[in-house]
Amino acid sequence: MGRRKLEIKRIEDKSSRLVAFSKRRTGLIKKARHLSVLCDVDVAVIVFSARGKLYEFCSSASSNSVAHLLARYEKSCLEPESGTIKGDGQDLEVPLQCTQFRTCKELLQAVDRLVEEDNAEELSVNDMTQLEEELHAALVETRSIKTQLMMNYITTLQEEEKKLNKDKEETVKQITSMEHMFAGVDEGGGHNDDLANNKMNSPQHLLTLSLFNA
Amino acid sequence: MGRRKLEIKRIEDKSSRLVAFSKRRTGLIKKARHLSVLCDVDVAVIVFSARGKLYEFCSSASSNSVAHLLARYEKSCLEPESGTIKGDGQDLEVPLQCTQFRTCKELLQAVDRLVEEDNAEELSVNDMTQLEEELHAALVETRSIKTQLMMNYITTLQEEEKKLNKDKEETVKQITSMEHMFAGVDEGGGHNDDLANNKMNSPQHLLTLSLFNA
DNA sequence: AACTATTTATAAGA
DNA sequence: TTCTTATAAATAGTT
Repeated sequence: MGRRKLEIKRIEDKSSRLVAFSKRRTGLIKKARHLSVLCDVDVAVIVFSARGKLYEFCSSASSNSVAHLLARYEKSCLEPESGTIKGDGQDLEVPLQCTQFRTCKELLQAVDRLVEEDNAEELSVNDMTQLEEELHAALVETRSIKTQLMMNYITTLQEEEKKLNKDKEETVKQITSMEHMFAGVDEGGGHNDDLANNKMNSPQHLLTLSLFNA
Repeated sequence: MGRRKLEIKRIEDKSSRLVAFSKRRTGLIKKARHLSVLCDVDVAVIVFSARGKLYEFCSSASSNSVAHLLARYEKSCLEPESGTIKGDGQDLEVPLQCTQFRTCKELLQAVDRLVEEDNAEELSVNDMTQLEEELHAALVETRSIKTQLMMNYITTLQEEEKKLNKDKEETVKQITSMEHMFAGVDEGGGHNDDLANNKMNSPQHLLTLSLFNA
């Protein structure tokens, strides 16, 4: 919307780029404000200039409002239940896990048969398109499960680490306590039952937990 | 920019408000994309509909890009100084790791432009095939980097766990030894230097290691 | 979901 | 820089 149509790609002339940045940033924030007021919704805009300067807009007026909206954003990301839509509004559907393993296997077998029997002439492009889509869905699900497994494993390891560190702390305390008793042994040793029983609580350690055989 | 001038205040008619929300939200995100492309800057837009549905845009193409920009935003809030970077910040801005991301970003932007400008007639099947291949390559690389990052993190955690378990074993030995000395203390205690010095080798523990900020 | 009359945003020029 | 102006782009109301 200027004297001539502008291709949407990086403006190479530095001066023009800076002018455009100033104008368009202002315009963007103005539009964000209009959207929030007209439609009564919450909007945040964050812009970092090439030099790292921050420009922001947030519809709610409270002091730390962007942070608030961000907290809400993160919450929204953690709850896959809420209808999250990305970009221009294409919904991503997350299928129920594992429901389709059987389907995947059958798909692969179907493909095997097709390839093997060399009867490609009998297949339409539409057939293949559908098969392609199904395979893609299977791939997406497989990838998602893989990621989930890795995340679970990481969580387990983190918990294990926490547990071990706690054990360690406890043990250091015991050693200190023991050294103290050792030093003052002639006072008479009524307390060592406590130490002997408490030696170490040994949970099953999970070094053997296998990421790859599950 | 419609049939009549619109006052900037909440649209009371629900149907009109919803239509305006859809149109203006799309427009806002489009403008955000144009700003980021034309001026080569980072932009994020977050919108929550009245019903709490999330719509987002982020200029960077990486998976958790809004979160990244938010991290940067929070950092920026903590350091009010960071308005200017010495030299031509533009080149300093891009860390080494992001070299591929840049390529991905450009790819995505190219696709956006193609889709947006509705000039599909001018494109050959070969053009689209090539674009498809490039996008696939970008996807494969992204996936590979993601997996690599997760694997690195897992390895770190495993090593950490091994170290902690070793520490623990050592400590159990020490306790046993100490108990032994404690029991037979009248034999004379020439060995406790060794114990005192060896108490625990404390490496930096990595519970704070973050998978997601890298 | 399309259309179109208008308003709004803005690229280039002064 | 800031203002102006011709033109592109967005969109309110309509169909």
